[in-house]
Amino acid sequence: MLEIAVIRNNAEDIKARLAVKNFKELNLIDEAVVVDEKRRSLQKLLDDNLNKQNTIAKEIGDLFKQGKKDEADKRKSDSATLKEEAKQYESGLAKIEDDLKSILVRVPNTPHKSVPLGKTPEENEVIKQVGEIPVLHEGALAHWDIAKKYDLFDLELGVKITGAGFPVYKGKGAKLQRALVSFFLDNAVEVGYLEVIPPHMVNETSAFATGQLPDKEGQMYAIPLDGFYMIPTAEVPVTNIVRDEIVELPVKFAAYSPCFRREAGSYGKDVRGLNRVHQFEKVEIVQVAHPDKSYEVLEEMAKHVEGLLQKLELPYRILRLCGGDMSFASALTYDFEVYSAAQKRWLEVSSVSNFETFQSNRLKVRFRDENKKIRLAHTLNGSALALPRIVASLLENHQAADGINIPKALQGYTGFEKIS
RNA sequence: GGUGAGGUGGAUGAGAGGCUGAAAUCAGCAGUUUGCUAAACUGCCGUACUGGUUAAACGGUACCGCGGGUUCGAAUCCCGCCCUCACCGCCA
Repeated sequence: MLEIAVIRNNAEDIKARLAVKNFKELNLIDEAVVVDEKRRSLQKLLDDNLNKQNTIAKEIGDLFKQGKKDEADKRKSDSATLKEEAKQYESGLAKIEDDLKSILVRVPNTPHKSVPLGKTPEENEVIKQVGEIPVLHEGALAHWDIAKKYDLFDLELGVKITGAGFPVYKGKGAKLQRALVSFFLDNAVEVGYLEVIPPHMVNETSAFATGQLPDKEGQMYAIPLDGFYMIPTAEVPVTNIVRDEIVELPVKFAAYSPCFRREAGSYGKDVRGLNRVHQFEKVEIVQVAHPDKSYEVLEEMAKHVEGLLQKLELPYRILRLCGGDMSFASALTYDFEVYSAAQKRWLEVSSVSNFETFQSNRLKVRFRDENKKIRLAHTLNGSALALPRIVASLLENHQAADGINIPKALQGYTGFEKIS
């Protein structure tokens, strides 16, 4: 949610920037300003009224002490009139606050100046591409066939137990999952992240706070009996750690969790094998940063992700998302894609974003600045990394005629150098 | 799941209809003093909205788990809910 005070003072600038995101309802900005104006004048009326009531109540107290019952009773009727009036103001104010909020929740975050114009993923800006695209041997396989050949994971078995998109990992396939999670966590801890294991279900308040509710309800698995939701990413529980807190900066969390996503509406080659599944493992990094530092932090996080991909010896590229492809809450997002050699396509494995105060405004994540003033902090997060597509590209890119070669950096975690 | 106790500022904890936005202690901040460390003393020290201002100072309102109610007046009384702790039951 954008801050109303910011909108009030920069309405035109905000509209111009939202246009970069192809946001159509720019009129909402003007509406917000008008409704806020009304809100404040009503607030003033109510406060003045309550002030009078408080004064009268004190007077009545004094009059009683002096034994002047008659005069006290007279003042009581004044109070009754004010009270009626106050009720009107209160209900009016409640409605107007609702109106304002419902406007604000529909306005996306303003994009950073560096965000390129564009509507589709094709218009994302490729910042850099690193690593050789491997030339595979004759008869190289896609990862779903590799999985069958070496019995690494089984999607049909998952269908029997749960449904499509719930893989069962086996043997070295299972060990590889565990190895990657440990590898990612250790790398994060090494550069100062605090490892946390959050709950894998969240309540409604948490889901609202990070913006999964109300509009993305269909993407989460729900447990209605208890009012819980399975987390679609550790971002949800981890970011909620700092909800309503005045924190010491910087805050750096790294969390492993399984992620559960309904992925309604997905189809075709996108969902083949591990390309898109309903349950997967991910290590998420989350930072809460000083507003003056948050873009440095974003670069630092991007570097961290890049380092992981290099250690895994995967060819990757980094994209700066265009306005149209960015998420609602983000001000600037870098996507990381690895090349999957057998599928001959790029797969998104990480998304690193700065939300500026968009999340923290709703979450009320604040810090004390140099002048002891309490201000909203900036929040950032990124995947470091999500496993399935990393596994897909590891299997495909590192395959040889005699098996799959495990990158050096990972061998200490897997305990084996080759899957054969 | 059952029974009991309880939720007050960063922490401990008093308050039991008006003198309470809230004692006291600790922590924190600023200062005074003493060679250093430490101690002592003095002052400050919740959040949100809002008026005011270049910014402040200063002012108003709300908030004592959450939501209602009683009353001229509620942290304090009443009702509902949520949560925490202890014990019992069940259990990896």
